[in-house]
Amino acid sequence: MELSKNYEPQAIEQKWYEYWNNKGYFNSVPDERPAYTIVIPPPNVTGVLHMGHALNNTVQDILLRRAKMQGFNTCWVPGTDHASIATEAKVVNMLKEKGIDKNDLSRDEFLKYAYEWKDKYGGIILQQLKKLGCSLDWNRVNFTMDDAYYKAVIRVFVELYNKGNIYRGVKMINWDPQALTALSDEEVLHKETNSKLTYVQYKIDSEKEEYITIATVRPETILGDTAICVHPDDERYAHLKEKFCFVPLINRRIPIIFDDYIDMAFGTGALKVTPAHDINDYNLGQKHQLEVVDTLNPNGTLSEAAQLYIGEDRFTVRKKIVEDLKASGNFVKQEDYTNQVGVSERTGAVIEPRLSMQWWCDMENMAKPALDAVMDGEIDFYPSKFKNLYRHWMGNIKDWCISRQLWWGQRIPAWYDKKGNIYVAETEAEAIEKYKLQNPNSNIDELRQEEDVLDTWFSSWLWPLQVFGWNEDADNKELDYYYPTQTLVTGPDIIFFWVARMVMAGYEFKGKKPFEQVYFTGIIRDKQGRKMSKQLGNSPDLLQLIEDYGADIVRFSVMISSPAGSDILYDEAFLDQGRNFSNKIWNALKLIKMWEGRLDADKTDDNQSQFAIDWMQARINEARQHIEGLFADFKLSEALKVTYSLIWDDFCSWYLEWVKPALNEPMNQKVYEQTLDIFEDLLQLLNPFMPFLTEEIFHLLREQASDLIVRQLPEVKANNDTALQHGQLLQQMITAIRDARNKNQLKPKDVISLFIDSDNDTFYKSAGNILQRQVNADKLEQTKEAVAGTMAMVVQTEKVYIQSHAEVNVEAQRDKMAEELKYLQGFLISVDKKLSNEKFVANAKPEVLANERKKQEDALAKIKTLEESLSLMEN
RNA sequence: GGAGGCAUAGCUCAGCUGGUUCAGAGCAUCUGCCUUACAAGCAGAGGGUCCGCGGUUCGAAUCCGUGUGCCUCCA
Repeated sequence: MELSKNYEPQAIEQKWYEYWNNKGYFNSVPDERPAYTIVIPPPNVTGVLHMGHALNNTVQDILLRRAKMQGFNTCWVPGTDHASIATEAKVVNMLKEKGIDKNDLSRDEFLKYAYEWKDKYGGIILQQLKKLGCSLDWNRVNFTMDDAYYKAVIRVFVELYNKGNIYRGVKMINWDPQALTALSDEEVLHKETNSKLTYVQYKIDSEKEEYITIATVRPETILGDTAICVHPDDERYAHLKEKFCFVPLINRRIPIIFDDYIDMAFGTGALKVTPAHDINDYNLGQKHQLEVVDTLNPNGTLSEAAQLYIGEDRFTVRKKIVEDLKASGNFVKQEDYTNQVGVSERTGAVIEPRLSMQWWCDMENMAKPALDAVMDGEIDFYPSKFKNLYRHWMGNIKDWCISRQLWWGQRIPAWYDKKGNIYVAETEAEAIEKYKLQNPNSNIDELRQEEDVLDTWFSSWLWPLQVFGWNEDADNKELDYYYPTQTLVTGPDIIFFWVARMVMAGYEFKGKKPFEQVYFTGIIRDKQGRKMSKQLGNSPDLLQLIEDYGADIVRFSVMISSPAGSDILYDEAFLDQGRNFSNKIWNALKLIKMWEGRLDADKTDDNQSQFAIDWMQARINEARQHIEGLFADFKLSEALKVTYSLIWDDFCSWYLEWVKPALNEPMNQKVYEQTLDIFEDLLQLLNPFMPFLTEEIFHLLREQASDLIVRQLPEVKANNDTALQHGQLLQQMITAIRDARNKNQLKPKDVISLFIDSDNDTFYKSAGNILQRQVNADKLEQTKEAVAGTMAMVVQTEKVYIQSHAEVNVEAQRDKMAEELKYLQGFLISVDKKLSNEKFVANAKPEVLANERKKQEDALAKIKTLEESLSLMEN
């Protein structure tokens, strides 16, 4: 078989994904094995794969594939959420292009279009996840607007309403004038903005020509002012008690009120109060029973109540009114000012605080168990620093605004009679029944249903429950088996939107947590540290990257750079590292394949390959232990690094060189077989990270009875310390001798001779041959004395003399040894100091103490060796 | 204004419950190599007052306080 020069991912990835999927490796049905379940954080149905998804889903896939190798029955549930605002916006745009105005459509007509759009374009992202290699169970795709799911959401609404947790009321909400809907606090982003602070004077209602000056960044709201507020202790305004003033331009007479809410130092110390358009003003208004004048229409233009500029946009009016205030003599001055402006997460429109009738969910009762679960470690957060954030939010939880003025979503199951009484029920028929019960004399058979739909998160908080059919049967077999799920993997940016609410829903509706632990990935930023976003266009095209480099390398590049919970600066250089790595493995395969043709079962092991095999196996075992611990702490990036180094450094750089037969020599059959075993073990460790490449090579190595994806990991054994130590000694000697060769300008072809003064006979019997080959030495002799005219050095406690044609600089050698000796003596003193310190000996843990004693011994031995060598050189 | 986080090699970051086999990785830099897989490679090397200052301790990159500088979230 001819192998290509470099690894070529394109040809093989598609093949393996289909193969695995067809074999049913991704599918799960409950059985006697323990379950390992992950529910995907449902991507937005309008979404396309971006960097954040790549990281997030790679992590999930790694966890799942590893769990599969550990004997778990793994189940990863795919799906999407309906993303009411984003999807509705897409559909409205699509209709606009067709020349259709949403307002001309009935609700049902619109929804028909919306479902058509969803069927045609929605969920592309799920196909893209296949390209990434995600081992999702495609028999279990869910969508938050599926019939069954829809019913579950409605049921939850009704139940919470009946418990008194859901109510309808007028409050200040975040209004998106573009999407024409309310948003929850979590859907508003705060952006630093350069604004103008405008100073305006209001005429006092008195005989004298007096004014009071306020400062505002929103002069257009002046028309909605219903009071001026100052601090009770502010002497500047004490004389204005009980007084009134006039709103400029419209001359509304408004009171001057006093409240210690005011910051005397800000602006002029006088605040204009606009209860309809600011949350703090609203609260003030409530307290002082102020009139509320709503001067804005839903689309952000001024309403009739404003009296002026009716129908004009708020931002146009902001400029216009300043000119008019100048004309009227109320304008004082304007200065630059930086403030935080809220914008809609979805549409980017500037949010308008607005008084509005909405549906609310009281979270307080649900928050308590959810907070405790995380604080008590019932649910673990990785990294745990996010517990603080969670506690802070849960401890100050506010009522959740769950209604949205949209059509795409679960329509709120509330019906109104003519008088406006509310009947909440799962169906209209039930609502009518309720109505009749309360109004026995009325024979109305029609009620008006609430127009609003529910917040998308009000459906996704049921995700871990409903994907297993909770609503149909809360005690069904699937739910029993898969719930609580194992690990939720998500970004910290939706800790409130989603994670916290899922925890609440889990306890509220099932009485059980939804997952054992939450792993928060970092947020991916570009090289300059900016968040990747569509607006900035700084997110690389994932599908193109996969096309160019292959999924394994994309996975590698995002994982190698992403410690748990820390933000990562993504640099395409990581792709090069990944590509180089896959080539390295590919070339190791090529090397081994070259041996396949010249196997010899009778060949004696004069290469001393057994030494290499024992060492490599010990290293793999050691690395397995290490990796196991790292996975337990969700340090996946570290685990990948350990695997990377095990393969590149230990296997390719050391092991393969050690067992490599001489040019054109046959390869010992047994050594060859064991090398394949070792290679397979390494491929298995790497498989969760780079599934395609490893599966491909696994099958190229030799005929396999099964597939790597389902191969089970062995139990980790006790470490073979002797093999590890001997291997390390051999490496150190090789490196030291090569360094000496380099420093003395010996060419690789220049042959040297080695003389070694050591008590370690067994080591040289088992590895001396390897040592010779690795440093190009024609002979290795034991000696008990210094060899004249050689380069001398000490490795651990081995005295090494290198004989070559190079001229020997005794001076330099002596200096180097003396320097080393000096360092070791200093080192020994510090160790001795510790050991002679009573407090240390009394307080330190036994292992620490033992370690110090060992350090002392080693240092002493090495010092002795160095001193001997030095004194020999004197002679 | 409130809360949280971060500061370690030129760059991007690891360093868990304090203990010189622990100051490390990748990239970048330097030197030498077309050596029987791999120049996208091989063999080596150099490089850090672990942000400043105090404290706790036998011992601090690690714990505490404080200052400075960045970042995120919330109002």
